[in-house]
Amino acid sequence: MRLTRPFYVRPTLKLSPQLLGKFLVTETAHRQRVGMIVEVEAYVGPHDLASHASRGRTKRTAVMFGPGSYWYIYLIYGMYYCLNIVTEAPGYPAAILIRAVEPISGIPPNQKTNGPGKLCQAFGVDTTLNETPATGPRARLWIEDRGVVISARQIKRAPRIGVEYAGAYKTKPWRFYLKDNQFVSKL
DNA sequence: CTACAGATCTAT
DNA sequence: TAGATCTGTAGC
Repeated sequence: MRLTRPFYVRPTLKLSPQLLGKFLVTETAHRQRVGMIVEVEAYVGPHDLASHASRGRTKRTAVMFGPGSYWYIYLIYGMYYCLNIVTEAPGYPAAILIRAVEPISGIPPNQKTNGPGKLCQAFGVDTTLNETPATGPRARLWIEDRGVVISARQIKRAPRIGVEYAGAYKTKPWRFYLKDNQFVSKL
């Protein structure tokens, strides 16, 4: 079943590990693409120096200040997209970056999904989906619970990737991934 | 208006 | 370890 809005309107660090083992799904006229989420990173609150929202509310970050269950998608380094699901209640900026999925169906065998830029390529994600809802019948990209149970000892925590500039926040263990999963972006 | 850094990835 | 490539944001 598709995750609904109440799932996303909750504390981000509690929600993040619960995304592991859930399924990212997109549907176009041609096909449905499915991948199991195996790695995420949390970007939490107005003081997190690694988060775009720490520079305040701008046109770009406005969606992070809104209610959970919307997509935040941006172009990075001129070439790659990053896919985030917004979390928490309105007024508190937070989102979870989906860093890697395990291919399940509809993804060409040569398409890698072990990294935020690569999984967006594999799912055809770009900024046309930015600020669109991840819930409801109109969603073109959403997350499903398919009954996979992840135990606490299968989940590993580590500092986030590529946020060396974030001062005290660079070492926060806000990256969550499945232990020993070969599709995690870095081990 | 201009400058520049960046939640990446690939090849060297 | 550097280069590709472009947009949001800040600074003047």
